[in-house]
Amino acid sequence: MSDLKIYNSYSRQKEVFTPITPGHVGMYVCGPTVSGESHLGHARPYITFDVVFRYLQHLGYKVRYVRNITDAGHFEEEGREAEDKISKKAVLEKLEPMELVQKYTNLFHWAMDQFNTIPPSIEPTATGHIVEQIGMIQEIIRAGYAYEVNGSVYFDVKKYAANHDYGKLSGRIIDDLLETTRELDGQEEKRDRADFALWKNASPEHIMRWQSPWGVGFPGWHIECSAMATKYLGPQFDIHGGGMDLMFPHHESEIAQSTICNHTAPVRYWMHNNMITINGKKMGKSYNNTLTLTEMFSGSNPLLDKPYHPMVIRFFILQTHYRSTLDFSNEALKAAEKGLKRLWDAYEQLQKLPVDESATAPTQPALDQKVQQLLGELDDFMNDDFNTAKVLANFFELVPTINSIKDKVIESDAIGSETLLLLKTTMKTYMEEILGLRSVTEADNDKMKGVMDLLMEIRREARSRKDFVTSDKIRNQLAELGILVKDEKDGSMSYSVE
RNA sequence: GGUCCUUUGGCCGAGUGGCUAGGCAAAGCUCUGCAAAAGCUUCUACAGCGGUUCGAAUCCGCUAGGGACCUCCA
Repeated sequence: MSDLKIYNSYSRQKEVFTPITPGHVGMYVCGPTVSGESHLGHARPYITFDVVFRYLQHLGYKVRYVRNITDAGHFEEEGREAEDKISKKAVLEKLEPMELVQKYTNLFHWAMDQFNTIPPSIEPTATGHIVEQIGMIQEIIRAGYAYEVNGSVYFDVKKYAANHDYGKLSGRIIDDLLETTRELDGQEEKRDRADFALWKNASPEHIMRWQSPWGVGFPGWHIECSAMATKYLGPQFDIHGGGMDLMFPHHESEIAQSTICNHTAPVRYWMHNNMITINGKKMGKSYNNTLTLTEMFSGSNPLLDKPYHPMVIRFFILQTHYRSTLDFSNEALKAAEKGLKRLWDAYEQLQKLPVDESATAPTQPALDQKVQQLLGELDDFMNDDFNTAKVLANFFELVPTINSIKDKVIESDAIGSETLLLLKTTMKTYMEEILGLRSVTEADNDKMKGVMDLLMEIRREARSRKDFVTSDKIRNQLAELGILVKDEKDGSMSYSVE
């Protein structure tokens, strides 16, 4: 089997993945800022890295997956009047800051559950790690790479850049940063405009504030990830993930802080997912073009033709490689919806197919071989920087074969029983365990099932009498309720609930 | 303005030197009481111009669109 290769944003090439500790992987992913509701764009990294998490485990690694909750406010816009994002919103909504944070954290968790993402191993909050952040800042000051001014602490980028590769991750040239012509207000505290805050003195209107060696204040944005990653994954860990838009300044700053504090480069493999766009433009709060996840699920936004099931969104995201931009459109979502239904229906039918216990030889060796080839390629696709799009393409190629066997268009022993078994198990592993897909339709309860079975039986009898008025009435009225009745080739009936 | 990325058939999207990815839509056929579903078939594209090469969607250059980051941002 091929080796797992990961595109490392830091080196800008695919590299064979080798964990620091054999058999174990430490992965950190930048989590949500819970000052507002998550939107479609936020869904991408969490679904992307959920699949990474799942696949690494599939490969046999024991993975510690850390994803933070940013619940401490930082600057709305650095340099301008300090506005703590969370405290500002709290005033508007007449809520306690932590009440607001709790509300959006709960909502986030609910949405992640809808997407069938596996919860991270550790989900640390920024507010719960103020002590660690202060400790890290102190260490950086001791090392001589940070300075205090009026109760705030800044990282000395120029000094760091003199003997470190600042800007490598984001492709930034330090001199350009230092010579930025753009005027920013309130930068006078910094020695240099490229410097960034590690700790910020809290003005009176800041509700979220903590005691520190430099007075009452709150941590800078970047330090929380460095502190929590170090605490739970060690000074150096394997994978750090997040959106591309975080490369600068967030991840670049993380590297600088951690490198000074821990005397080693913090991350082996940097992974960045691309953006979700809408009409070709990045979806983001500042663009005012976001679709929140609750809107996506309910369809309650003028941009949406209809509601979209969380699994449809998950599938939609996985149909594109994570490093490509993905453009939102109703057309694309509807196409994904239909595609997923076809794929999932075939998958469910496949699981119902009986497997001949005695190993049978394929009557169509070419088809048998084709199936084996399509299955054999899956791991290679995943190993090639998690190419879920290709994995799904192969499964779609298997759909006609599955349906043909089911409909007895081709004989059941066209492919050998061993191949059929392999198809069943591999598809189950991939669809459910690695890609994390699950049924879109509601699981019906026993009573509902009993009623449906009765209706199906009545309809079957009506049809056998050629009483099509009755059989059509049942089918049509169920259709109005969103239950689709299908007559199968063998005379049986099936139904699916939307 | 600086840095970087991108441009694939009606739409969405894989793909990095030779071998029609895949999905959705559309058309025809088969099956069917009628549907639906399913199956089969058809639709062979890579922004433009030049270059490298036996051969380019894939490498290089130029031109033209689009975008991201440079400030909070997934």
